Amino acid sequence: MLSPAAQGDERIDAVAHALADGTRRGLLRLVRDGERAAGDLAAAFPGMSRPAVSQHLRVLHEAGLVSIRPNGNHRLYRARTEGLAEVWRFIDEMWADRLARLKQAAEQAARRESGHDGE
Amino acid sequence: MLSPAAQGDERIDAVAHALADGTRRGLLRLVRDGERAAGDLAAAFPGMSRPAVSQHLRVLHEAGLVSIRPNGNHRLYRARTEGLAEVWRFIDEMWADRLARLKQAAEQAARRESGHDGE
DNA sequence: AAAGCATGTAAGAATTCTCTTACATAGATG
DNA sequence: CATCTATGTAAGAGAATTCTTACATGCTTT
Repeated sequence: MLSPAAQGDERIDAVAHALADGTRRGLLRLVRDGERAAGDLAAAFPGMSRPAVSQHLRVLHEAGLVSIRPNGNHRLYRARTEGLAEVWRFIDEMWADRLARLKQAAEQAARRESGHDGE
Repeated sequence: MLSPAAQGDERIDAVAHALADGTRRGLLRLVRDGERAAGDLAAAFPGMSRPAVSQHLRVLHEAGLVSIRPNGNHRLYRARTEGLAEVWRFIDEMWADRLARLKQAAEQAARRESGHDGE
């Protein structure tokens, strides 16, 4: 087995990190159904400065979770929810085949407990 | 609408943050199908010290993503994949009703573009 | 062109993360 | 009981995160 972490990951780091912040998740919700301008979004977070929101939007954009469309004076953000697929895939990987793997797991556990550990 | 971020979140911060690291995702994969001892897990990451892995396991445990069962000299870790449900729920929330909301989105966009922005 | 909006960027402070090495604790074993 | 083994914790260094306030840039409108 190679390094267990070096599989299909890479961008999932950025996506999961982007999701690990309430402000950014709130932003994603706000742009899920349609474009919204940056200032419009910033106004939805009264307890935070506008640049802070702008920086959160940058994190989301670098993670591929929002698109930007310049429009006149504004910049319209929209969710690109396909970017969430990589995290979803990981969760699915953790959930899928759970039953199918149980017998293998039982064997592994038995091997470990009797042959090596011996509770 | 209240603050867009203050919904059912809270613990999702910790879970998403736990997922935003390749080592921790690798650990989760290793304990998905059965218990494994801490040292066993640490050995799977040759480029990292054992305490570092131990600290990653603590992060996973605090996020509710692994359980710990002391067994003799060892501590056996196992994935608690239910903890992933909160992140999954967010992704689902971002994906669900996507079509149903498109007409509402179109109205919103039209209202914004003509009545306020006017490209 | 001048003035005004909408927005991003820079710089820096306070905090948090993630390692490393050294030490502490607790069960196992001779 | 003395010692090993498995493991967690402490302390601290270096990097990253996340704010804030100032400033830069670029449409837009008069």
